Amino acid sequence: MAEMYIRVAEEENEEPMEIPSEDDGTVLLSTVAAQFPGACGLRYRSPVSQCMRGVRLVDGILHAPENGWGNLVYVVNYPKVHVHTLLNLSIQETILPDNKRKMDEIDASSATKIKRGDQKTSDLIVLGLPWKTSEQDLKDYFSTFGEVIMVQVKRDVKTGNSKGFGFVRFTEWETQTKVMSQRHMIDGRWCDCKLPNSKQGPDEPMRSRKVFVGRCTEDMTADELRQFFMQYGEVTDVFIPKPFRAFSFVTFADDQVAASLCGEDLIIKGVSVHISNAEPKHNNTRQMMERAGRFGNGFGAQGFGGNRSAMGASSSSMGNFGNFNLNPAMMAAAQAALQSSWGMMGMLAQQNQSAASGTNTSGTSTARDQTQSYSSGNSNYSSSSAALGWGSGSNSGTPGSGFNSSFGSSMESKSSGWGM
DNA sequence: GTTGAGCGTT
Repeated sequence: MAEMYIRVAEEENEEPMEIPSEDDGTVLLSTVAAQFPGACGLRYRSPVSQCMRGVRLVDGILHAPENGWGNLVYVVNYPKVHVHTLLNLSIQETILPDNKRKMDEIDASSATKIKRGDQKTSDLIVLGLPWKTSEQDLKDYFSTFGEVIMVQVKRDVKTGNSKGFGFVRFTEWETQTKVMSQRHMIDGRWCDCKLPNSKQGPDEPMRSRKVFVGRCTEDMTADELRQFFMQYGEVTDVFIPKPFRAFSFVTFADDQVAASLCGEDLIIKGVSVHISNAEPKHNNTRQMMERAGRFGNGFGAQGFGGNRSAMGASSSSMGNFGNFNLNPAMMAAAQAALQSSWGMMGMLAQQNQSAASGTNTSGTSTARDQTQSYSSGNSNYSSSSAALGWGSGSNSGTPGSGFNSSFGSSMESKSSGWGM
């Protein structure tokens, strides 16, 4: 079939955009989403019934109505739950004062907030760059999406060699959204653009946007998974471990979408996969603090890492230890143990049943399939919770001040709550 | 064969 386009618009009466079809006459949902980020399907008004009709969607593939696509304008569907809550929040804040005049300002102020308050752009990390890619290359590439105000390629200070990642920043929030919603072929490699770890906003800890997809088969590509899961909501990331391990991770823009899929058995390419919630990746102190905090025993019942102001703040926060039944030495021990994966769990187990349960995690490190070698310094820690004397309160004295500063900084170093 | 890479000398 020759090159064909179908007409797609955000709303029924808006100017349509032409979207290319595949050779077999179908249209990929991912193609639609490339122009309308977050799209999960299409609908159209039937010339016969005058009702809106849904376009058949199977595994991320949109199938033409009975008589072909024709010249109809197809309207984009978006998932019901979507993340526009930020906007609502800011409007509520504005409304708060019981003053009539404020109401008049809402239109103006919220309008400008949309532009630069809530929708402020941030740097995006660009992962997977070819070693040869220069900042000019990056700028040339990303300028096709919108105005670029910053590009960086991170290099080894000594050698000047690219580290294989960089940063980009756009003027427009819309551009950023679009760029994050797809993969990028840059100088011959697929690259991902994401919010950097340092920018992942504080979030409700228990709310994961990522699901674990079990029973995957080797022939399921990241693109196919993305296309498939797109029907439930905007997909921001797909991760398939290499070498093949029969599972993968899919991240949605909206945690509610992720939650709604957990426990489901879905059919992808005729294979039943099982969706469950993704466990936190373990190698980050803060994440483990949060996990430990969820164990309701004296340690963090009050939400150990959940609320930053409570602990991190000032040296006067020492007073809190009384409430938590903790002393600085114990905290220091905790922090040390936390450097190993699940170390905290070991300690908690000991505290409760005085059983030694040290765990060992070996860091995995895989080089990229690029000719240069990629240095990723992953070390193995062995948990030594048994040696810490947790619970007996007999750790060699760690001065409160020293403890405080180190703890405070580690708490602030990562802002993502459930940073997966 | 059901729990994952890589994150910024400002």
